[in-house]
Amino acid sequence: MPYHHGDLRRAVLQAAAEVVARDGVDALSLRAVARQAGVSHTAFRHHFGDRRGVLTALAAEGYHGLAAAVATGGEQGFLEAGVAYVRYAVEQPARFQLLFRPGLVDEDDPELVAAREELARTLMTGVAGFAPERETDLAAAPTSDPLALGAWSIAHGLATLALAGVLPAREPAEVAVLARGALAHLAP
Amino acid sequence: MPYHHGDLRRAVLQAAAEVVARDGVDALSLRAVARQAGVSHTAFRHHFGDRRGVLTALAAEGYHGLAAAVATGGEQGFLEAGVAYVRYAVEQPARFQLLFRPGLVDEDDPELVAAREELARTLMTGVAGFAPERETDLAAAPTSDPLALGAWSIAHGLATLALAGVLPAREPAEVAVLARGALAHLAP
DNA sequence: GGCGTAATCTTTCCAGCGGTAAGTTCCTGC
DNA sequence: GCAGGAACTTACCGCTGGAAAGATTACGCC
Repeated sequence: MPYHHGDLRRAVLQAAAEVVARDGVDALSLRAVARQAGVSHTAFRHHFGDRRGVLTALAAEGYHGLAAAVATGGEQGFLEAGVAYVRYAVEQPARFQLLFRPGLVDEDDPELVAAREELARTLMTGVAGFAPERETDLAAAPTSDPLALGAWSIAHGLATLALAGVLPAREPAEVAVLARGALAHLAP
Repeated sequence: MPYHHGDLRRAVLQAAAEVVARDGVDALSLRAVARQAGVSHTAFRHHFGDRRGVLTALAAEGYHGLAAAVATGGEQGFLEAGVAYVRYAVEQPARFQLLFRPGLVDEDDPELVAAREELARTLMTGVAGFAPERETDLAAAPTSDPLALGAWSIAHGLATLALAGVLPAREPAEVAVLARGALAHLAP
C-alpha cells in the first residue's frame, strides 16, 4: 500500500456514494468511508475540507444525475419529465435528499451552483414543451415563472411527500401513477 | 431538587422544542436537553425510549400546529390555506422539517398517526372549498384524490424548495407571493 | 400503618463520531 | 540532488447516544 493513494478524491466519492445510497445521508461516517478506502479518517481533509465538503461534492454529482433523468423523461413530453423527477427521488431516496435537505451542503460551492443551474435549465425546457404558445423564456429561472414553479413544486412536493412516508404508495410505479394524476391538474 | 421531577415529560418536550426551533433538528442533543431540564441525560429513557421517541412526540405536536395554521388560513379560501401551509414551513423551518424528514420519527406511533390524520382532514376541507361542485368526499384521504394531492404537492413542494435554499426568495412574504402564483395554475 | 413492588431517576461505562495539531512520507520543479 | 509543498498518518480532544446496574421515591394492597 503506497503512502500516496493516487486518486483518493475519486475513491472517497465512490465509497461515500455507496454508503449514502445504502444507508442514507445521516449514516455517512467519514471514518467508515476512510476504512473502506483503506485510509486514515483524516486523509481527505486535504481534498474536501470537512464532512460538508464531501457531501457538497457528492451533491453536485447528484444534480447532474437528476437533470439527466428529467431530460430523458422529457423526450416523451412534459408530463413524463415530471414523472421522471419523481421516479428519481423515489428510486434513489438518499441521493435525492442530499440535494434538497437544508444545511447539508455548502450553498456557495461553484460546482454545486453550476449543477443546480443545469437542473434549472432542464426543468425550463420541459415546461416550454408544455405551454409552447407561451413563448417561454428558456433563459429565465423556473423560480421566476409561476407555471414552471408550479410544475416543479408538484413534482418536488409529491416526491418529498412520498419519501416522508405520508403517501400510502411506496413502489416507484405506484407513485408514478399519483404523479401523473396530480400533474394533470396543472393548467397553462 | 427532588429526586422525582414531577413532570419530566412536559419539561423535556418544552426544552426540546426550543432547541429544535432555534438550532434545528440535528442540533438536538439529549444531553443538552437534559442539562437544561436539570436532569441526567438518561432520565427520559423511561418516558420516550430513545432519541427518536422524543422527536416523535415533538412531531405529533407539530402536526397539530400545522393543521391549525392551515385551518385558520382556509377561512379565507382555498388559496390562502395553501399560503398558510407554506408560511408555516418558512416561518418555522425546523419544526416543519421535523414533520416530513424521513427517518426521524416512529411512523407507527399512534399519536403521530392521529395527528397526521387530523392534518389530512384539514387539507381535504380546504380542497372541498376550492371545487365545491365536485362533491368532494371529505372522508377520503387527500392522497386518493388527484386534485387534493396536487394542491398539497404544490404547497409542500414550494415550501421544501424554499427551505432548501433553491428559491431566490427567503422572506415569508416573498415566498407567499410565489405560492399564490403557483397555486393559481391549479385547475379543478 | 407498614410493606413490597414498580416507576422514576442517577451513576458509570462504552464505542463511535468529527475535528485539530503535529509529525512523516513522498513527489515535483528547479 | 535538493528544497518545498502536497498527501497522508498518528495521537488526541470533547462530544454524542445508548446500555447496565444501582439508588430513591411513590403507591397500591393488606
